[in-house]
Amino acid sequence: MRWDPLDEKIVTLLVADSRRSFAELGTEVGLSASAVKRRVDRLRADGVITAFTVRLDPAALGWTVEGYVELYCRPSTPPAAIRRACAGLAEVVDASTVSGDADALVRILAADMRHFEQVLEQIGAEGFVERTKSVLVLSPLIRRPPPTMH
Amino acid sequence: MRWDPLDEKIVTLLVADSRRSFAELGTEVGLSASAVKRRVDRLRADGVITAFTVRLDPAALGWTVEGYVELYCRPSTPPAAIRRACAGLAEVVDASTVSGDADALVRILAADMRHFEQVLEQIGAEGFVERTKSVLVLSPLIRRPPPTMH
DNA sequence: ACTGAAAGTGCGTGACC
DNA sequence: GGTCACGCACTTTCAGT
Repeated sequence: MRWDPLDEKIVTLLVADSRRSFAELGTEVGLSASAVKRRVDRLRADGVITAFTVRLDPAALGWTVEGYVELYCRPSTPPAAIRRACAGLAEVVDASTVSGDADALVRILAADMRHFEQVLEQIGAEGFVERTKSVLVLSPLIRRPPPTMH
Repeated sequence: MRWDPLDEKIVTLLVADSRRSFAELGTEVGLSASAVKRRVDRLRADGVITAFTVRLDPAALGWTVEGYVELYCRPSTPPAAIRRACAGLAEVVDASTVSGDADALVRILAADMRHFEQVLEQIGAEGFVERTKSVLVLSPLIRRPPPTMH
């Protein structure tokens, strides 16, 4: 997979604003519009850029409460079971199996505290969940995409 | 702020692919191209859509190790200090102050385990950090944008 | 192999109904 | 919200280095 400073610049610019025209990107990195398009097509084909999308503001959508839930599961619970359970809850925006005491760490968005509690109860009601431990996000400090430089 | 089922459909479609044309979005939701554009402009002005961007694959960029670090800070450490420290580390992709025993929870991407350890040392070297506790992500199960329905 | 240039199609954009 | 018209962007093809 190729990756040179021009790719890095282009990706950085696209992360900031994916609607800039190829011509505009070209003048910023010193290439023609078609050369930029070819690189973007290659970056998509290589899987570096997985999608063109929009970033949403959870608060503007009414999600005011955010929290992390540690899942302690019954012995030999398969990750697929955890994934299935989380996929069924729209409030789960992030879930991973983790090392350490807990088996999985789940990030949740809820409309309010009562809603958060309800989601917590739904997770706890899953057969494979022995107990949960949750922390609430007080204030988000940083939220950014993966860095592009090595 | 207005929010009807058509807005929800449009936002959902844009999250999946923000390069669909307004005309194409229009045929899917039953509106004309300009009507869709007006709604998208309004959603941006209202702060629901915060940016048009690209989603990157950390693994394709060489970030193979992911982990969470709990920060235990000295008494009365201001959140701004935590933010400044995290902002200086490119490997920090997410940071929030949290309730519970720890003061902050930080998500980190690293090239490999040795790199992860180095980042951990840099965080620990901050004056306000008393100790850290970290967990490694074994396998990501779910990663999705905030839900659009209420 | 990768770049730049040109051409035709389709799209974004704004004014008007 | 729909329709229309203008200008620009995207996309492909072709040729140069």
